[in-house]
Amino acid sequence: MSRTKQDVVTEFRCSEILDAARKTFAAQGFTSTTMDDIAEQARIAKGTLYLYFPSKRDIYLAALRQGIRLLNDDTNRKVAERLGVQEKLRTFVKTRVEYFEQNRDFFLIYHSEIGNLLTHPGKQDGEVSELYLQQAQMLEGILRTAADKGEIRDLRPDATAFAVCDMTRGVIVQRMLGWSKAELEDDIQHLIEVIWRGIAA
Amino acid sequence: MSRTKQDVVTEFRCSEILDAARKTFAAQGFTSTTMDDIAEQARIAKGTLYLYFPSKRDIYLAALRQGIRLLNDDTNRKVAERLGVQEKLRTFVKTRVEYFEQNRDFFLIYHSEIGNLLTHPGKQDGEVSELYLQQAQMLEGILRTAADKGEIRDLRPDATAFAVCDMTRGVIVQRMLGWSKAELEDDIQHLIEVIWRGIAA
DNA sequence: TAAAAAAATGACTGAGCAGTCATTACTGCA
DNA sequence: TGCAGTAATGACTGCTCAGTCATTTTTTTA
Repeated sequence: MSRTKQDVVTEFRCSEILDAARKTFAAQGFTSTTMDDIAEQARIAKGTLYLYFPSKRDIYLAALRQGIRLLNDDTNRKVAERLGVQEKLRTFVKTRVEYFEQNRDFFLIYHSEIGNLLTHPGKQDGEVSELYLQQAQMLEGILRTAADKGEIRDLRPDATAFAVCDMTRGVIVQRMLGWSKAELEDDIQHLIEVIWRGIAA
Repeated sequence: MSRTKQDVVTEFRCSEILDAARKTFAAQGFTSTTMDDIAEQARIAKGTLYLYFPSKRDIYLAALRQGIRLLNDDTNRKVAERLGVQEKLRTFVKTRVEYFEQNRDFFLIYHSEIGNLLTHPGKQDGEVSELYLQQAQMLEGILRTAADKGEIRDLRPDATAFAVCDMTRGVIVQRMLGWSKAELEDDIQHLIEVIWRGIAA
């Protein structure tokens, strides 16, 4: 029983720390963020961080994994609710763009971690690339089913799935940099318009 | 006259330093790269670096700008040689994917700098985002002309240009991470296939 | 060829920071 | 209330590294 309470407290602390970490890493990047910064943001002492996480890098990766998992769950759930392929596609894009607009700070970590994957291929936490691929593969499954049913053309569902993910990420970046002056709905509409005509049977 | 020789030597040294810097930054990232690392790679002493560049960040930005300029010039030249819109598009994508496959190290810097733009909007070197936008705008011009002539549909050339850039970058990332098992030509072909059907009149 | 000027060097310094651990503050139980 | 065990603290340490500058090497000039 006290075991349970213990766990609850620990979980709460961890989650507080990860929230603080995400904000701080996003604002300053991995290296410029100090453990003191995270501690201050979380309103605890630096030493306390080390009671819950063994190192700075571990906090970083934990924050990243948490964010990706939340996003993936959210996406899966919302896409599953839709019926047609096109509607699933639109929901996929919309959910992700909205999630990142709501969690700007998380997107920055997400983006910079791709750079790390590129820089040190193989050397990295495998779970992160795993999570990263999951969504593309989910989309790939949808496209493959649709292609089998003849609803869309049969052209490399894997590559098409990646293309959708890339354009989605592109929309987010353009919006964050203020390069897109259009409404969010218009950006999404344009993306779907292009991709749908591109792949429709 | 000696002024000219002076300049030649200086230019040579700078270029040697930037080459070394690009390799080192790409292999280790901005923060993990030390001035000693760059100096060693360039086979000069650390102090010498400071005779040509005022700071580490300046070396980094100079290396980045140099790389983008080379890429943009290359792209512009090759695209201008082609006639049809579709051929121009294909050449755009191909040139860029090939350039980055040849200059992997540069792509890593390029990618990570986008993260910086996102993290510190406005605070950054304006020339970098300028150069960054230039290519999308070049493409936008091509698309706009084609749309005016009725060769393609008229749907937001700006957004379409970005979409092509994003998919292109996506192809590069997938290939670098080993996620794409296809031949380079097939990846490019698929991209063009989708986008062309997506936008053709 | 020798003196002067310019270029290159690398040991050194001061600041910053990840991670430690002796001390202090809490919590719950008798 | 007092005591034992647990959680939290933050001053401290050892190390890394950007940037400096007195010294050495190379080049130019007379």
